[in-house]
Amino acid sequence: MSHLVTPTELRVLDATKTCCERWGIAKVTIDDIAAEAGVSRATLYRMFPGGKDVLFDALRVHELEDFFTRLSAHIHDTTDLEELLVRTVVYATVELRSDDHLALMLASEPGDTLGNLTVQGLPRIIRMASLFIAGKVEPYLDRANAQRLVDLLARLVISYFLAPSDHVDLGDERSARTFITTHILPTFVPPAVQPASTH
Amino acid sequence: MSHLVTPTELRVLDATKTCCERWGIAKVTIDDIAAEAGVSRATLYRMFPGGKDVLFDALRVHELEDFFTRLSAHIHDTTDLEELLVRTVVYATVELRSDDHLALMLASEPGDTLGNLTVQGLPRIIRMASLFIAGKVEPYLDRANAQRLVDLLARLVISYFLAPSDHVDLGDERSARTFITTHILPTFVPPAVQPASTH
DNA sequence: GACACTAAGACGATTTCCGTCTCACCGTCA
DNA sequence: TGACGGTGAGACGGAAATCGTCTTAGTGTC
Repeated sequence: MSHLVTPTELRVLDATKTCCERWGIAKVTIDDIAAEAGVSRATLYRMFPGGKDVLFDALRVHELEDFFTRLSAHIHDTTDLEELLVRTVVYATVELRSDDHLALMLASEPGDTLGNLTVQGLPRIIRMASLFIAGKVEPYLDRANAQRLVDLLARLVISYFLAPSDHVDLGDERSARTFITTHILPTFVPPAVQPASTH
Repeated sequence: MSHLVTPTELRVLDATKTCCERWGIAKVTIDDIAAEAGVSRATLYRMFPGGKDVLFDALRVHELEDFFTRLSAHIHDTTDLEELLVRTVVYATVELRSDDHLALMLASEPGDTLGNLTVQGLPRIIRMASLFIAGKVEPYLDRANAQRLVDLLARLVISYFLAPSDHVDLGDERSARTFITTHILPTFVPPAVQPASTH
C-alpha cells in the first residue's frame, strides 16, 4: 500500500514527527528537522522540494498510510460487506480518536484535537479514507454506488469527531452496525452477489 | 513567604507557564505570552522590564516559592533536627522529580529533564534550596555549620537527579535517614540544645 | 577517474521578533 | 468636569531568525 520511501526519507519523516511533538507544528523550523534527522538542509530540500509545506504533506500522507495499513490488517479476514463496513467504521472511529499524533499532524496547533480540526485537514483525511475504503468495497458494488457509499461513510466517521452528540456512537460496534444496516446499506443495490472476479 | 504578586502579574506568569508547556521555553515569544494572557505587549514590559529573561526569572522564582511553600507545609510540625532534614530531603527528592513543570522551567529545552539539566539551572535551585533550608535548620546549629549543612544537603538532593546510581536512594525515607544520621549529622556540632530563642 | 550523493556552511532575501514609542480609551477620584 | 494612572492596539526601526539557493569539499562506488 505504501509507496516507496527511502530509509533517509523515513528518518527525515521521523525527525519531523519528533520535532512536531516537541515544539508543535507552528514552531518547527527546517533547520530543527534537519538537525534532528542528522541531515543537511540541502539534502532535505532535495528530498522534499517545496520546503516545509511539502514535507508536512508527506508526513501527513505517511501517517495516514500507516493508519490505513493497520486498518487493512484489522479487516483482512472479512468477506461480508456489512461486516467490512462495520469493522472499518468502528476501527477508524476508535483509532482515529486515540491517535494523538495523527491529530497533531492534521491540526495546526499542538493544542488542537481532532475535535476542532482546521478546515484544511478535513478534506485530506476524507479523501484518504475514501481511497482506502473504495478499494475494499468496490467488489461488492458498482463504481458509482461504491463512491457514494465511500463518501458517506468517510464523512460519517469524520463528522463523528466534529459533533459527537449529533451522531450515533460509532465507537460502539452494536450501534454502528444498527446504523449502517438500517440507514446506509438499504440505499445501495449490489450489482452482483459474488465478490470474486473471474479473471 | 511569597512576595507580593498582583492578579495581572499572576495571570501573565500562568500564561508563561502554559506557553512553555505548549511550545517549550526555547520557542516561546513575548507576543505568544501576551496573547495567552490577554495582555498587551506594553503592559507586559511595564510589569517585567527587561523582557523575556526577567519574565522567566520571575516565573522560576514563583515556581520555586510555590514548591518551598508546599515543602514548608509538609514539615511544619517537625521540631527534631534529624526529622526535619530527613523529611526535607525525601520530600524535595520525590517532589522535585515529579514536578515536571519545575524541571521545564529549570531546563532550556522542553525535552530536558532534571536528569540532564543545563548548568545554568543548577546553581539557581541550589541557592533557593539553601535559602529555604537555612531558615529551617539555623536554630539548631551555629551559622557557619548551618551554611555547610545547607550546601551539602542541597547539593545532595540535586545531585541525586544527575547521577542517581552514585547515591543513596534519597526518595526512600529509611535510606535517607541512615545516610543523614551516619554521614552528615555527626560532622556538625550543635551550639545549643534548645532551639527556642530567648527574646 | 567519473559519478552520485552528501555535509557544511556562505549568501541574500524575507520574515519574525524585540523593545520602545505614541495614541486613544476607560475607569477612579478629587 | 478634568486630571490621572493603567491599559490595549499597533506603528517603528533595528536585530535576529529563518528560508531557499548555492558553492565547495568529502566520501563511497563502479
